[in-house]
Amino acid sequence: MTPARTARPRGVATIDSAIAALRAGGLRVSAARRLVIEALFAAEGPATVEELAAGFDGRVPRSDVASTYRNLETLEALGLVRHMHLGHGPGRYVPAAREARDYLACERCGELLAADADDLEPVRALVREAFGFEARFGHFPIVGLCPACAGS
Amino acid sequence: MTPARTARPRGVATIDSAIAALRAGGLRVSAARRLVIEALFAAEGPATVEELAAGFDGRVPRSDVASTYRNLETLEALGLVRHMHLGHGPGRYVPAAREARDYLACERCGELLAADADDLEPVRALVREAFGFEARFGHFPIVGLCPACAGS
DNA sequence: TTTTTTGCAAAACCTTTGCAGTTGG
DNA sequence: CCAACTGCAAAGGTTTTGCAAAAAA
Repeated sequence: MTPARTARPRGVATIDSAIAALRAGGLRVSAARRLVIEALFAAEGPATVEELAAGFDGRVPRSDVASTYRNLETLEALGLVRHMHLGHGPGRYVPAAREARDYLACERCGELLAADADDLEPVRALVREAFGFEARFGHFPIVGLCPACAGS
Repeated sequence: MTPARTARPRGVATIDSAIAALRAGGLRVSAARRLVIEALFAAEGPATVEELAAGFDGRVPRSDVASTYRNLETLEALGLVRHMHLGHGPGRYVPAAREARDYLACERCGELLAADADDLEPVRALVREAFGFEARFGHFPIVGLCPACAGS
């Protein structure tokens, strides 16, 4: 019963495994938590709470903002979710396993450029050598101008 | 009438020159603006509006938060001030000419490491080559772990 | 049944806005 | 005098918190 090989072998990045992790942590699998997890996986990229809530529409029951924040926090503590701050505005959440990438956020047009952690390692190495500082781009990304905006 | 040579030749980074710039811009030199400018120059590093307001204490008149935000915005439009977001919490303001440096902010202990723009150029160059992205660390700094926190 | 989790409402926090009154030039 | 600026109060946007009711195990 080994898992089938998938096109994108991204580890435990499935809804079912997230639910299993909840149970393994002694936490309850409530309707609101399913909703949050499903919305997170349905989203195309880092999603705000408002965007996640939009995915709850028409479903019964629907989850409250406060509960959504609480659940995202719970899921984050389990390592299933992470959040980031891409400039101003609300925080954005992603399934941790599916989105092991860091971001470069354009402060002019809002464009998001995803980068594999490996591709950013040289940058971290340079900062480490120059300042003894261990840069982390997971929570606060690199901000600047995307190729298009930098050109003009 | 060339300006006297000073110990730290940081350009026009003085209270008087900021006031002159206001007048040159056709703007008024109000008591509230003096207060904000003086508090900004008196602060040791990037200061929040709350910290600036603390510097108003005991002085008459004292300036309102709303006016302080408005004045910081005005001063920023003139290029006299800039602000940044060092992690969560309120924005932080500095006199632009005195603080032409960028920051590396520790997300564990809050330590702020200042870096001359020149020292960060190799980092920007690397990001530019790898992603075609023009990184700017003035508004959203590099976040991670300071040397002390990275060690433990 | 028991403990966790929810929904709602209210508050907290940072920042912006509207407006009538004040002030700088 | 008059436009620019101020203080106050209220609102806006995001996130947190308190609490009684509901639901998972």
